[in-house]
Amino acid sequence: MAFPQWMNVGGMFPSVEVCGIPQSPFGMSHQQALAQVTAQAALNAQSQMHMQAQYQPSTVTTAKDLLTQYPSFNPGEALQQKQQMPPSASDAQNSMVEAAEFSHSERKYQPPPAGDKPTDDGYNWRKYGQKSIKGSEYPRSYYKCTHLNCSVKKKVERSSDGQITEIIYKGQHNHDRAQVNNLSKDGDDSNGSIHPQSKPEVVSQAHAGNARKFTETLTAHSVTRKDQESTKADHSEPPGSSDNEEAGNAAVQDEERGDDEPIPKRRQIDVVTSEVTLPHKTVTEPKIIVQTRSEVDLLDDGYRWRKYGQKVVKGNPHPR
DNA sequence: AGCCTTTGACCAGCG
DNA sequence: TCGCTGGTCAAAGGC
Repeated sequence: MAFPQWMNVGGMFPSVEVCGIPQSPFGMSHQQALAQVTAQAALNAQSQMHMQAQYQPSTVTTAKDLLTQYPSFNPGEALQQKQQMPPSASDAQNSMVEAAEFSHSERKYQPPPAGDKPTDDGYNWRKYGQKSIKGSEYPRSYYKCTHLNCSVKKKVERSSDGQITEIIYKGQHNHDRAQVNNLSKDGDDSNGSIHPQSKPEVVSQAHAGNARKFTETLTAHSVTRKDQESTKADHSEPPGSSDNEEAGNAAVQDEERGDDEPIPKRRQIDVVTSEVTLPHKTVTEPKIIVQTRSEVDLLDDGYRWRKYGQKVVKGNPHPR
């Protein structure tokens, strides 16, 4: 399974320029370019920690490359993945977040328990709510950036086994991540490799033509440990490419534009998760197994579960 | 004391 | 108009 080049945020997929307004070799639209840059900003903390190798813009990074470059990335944290489709040049304006979902069945890591801090992306987040999602075993968690005057929010969705499947950022941080990170209790995660729970975040952006609201969709990747170890660092992100202010501003502008024509909440989600066929541009095929969700998988999975509530689910006689 | 999580309630959008 | 669903609020409790 290949990772589309648009997912190359933070240099995980070196086929796209991440410093400055990216120029896509595949005819990426400006919005998509913005998505990458802004998403890359979110990844910056992590990427700064692990960026050691050289950046090779001509190759497409696969999932295993991702793990190779970011040893702190815990594949167990990301058994499922939603990907954003690199929209074709002709359909650039209607770019949508790809939701090609896959998971890994060959779990060699024992995924850490679903924590309250699903991602250590360098910012401090305060959970302000969670909601049971139809069809999802885990509730969706809502986080706000705790930084003063920063209204960035993110939604964290988990798969049936508790792995983070998608993180959707909303808004743009108006502060330096490093400052927050230093003060953060998670500041130790700057040594990301030490903490298996710290996860690199592959960020994409939901930028639907109809839905102008700006979001960043962060997806976790599912890759086997074996793959991680077998493929050593072919690519890496160019250091210093993060926190591109210009890109950030552009993203803000884009978001502001979205405020003018907000899309319905539910529609926005639909856009974010809409599936698009992915072109495969892999150099090497990561060992990723598509896994369908089944109720069996949701249950006896070896994890500890605590009921936090129940809710009537449409079409299901039993409450969730 | 301050921050965070939990969780039920409330609100808005959509069909 | 109503029910469903997602998103947010806010009180309560914990750390």
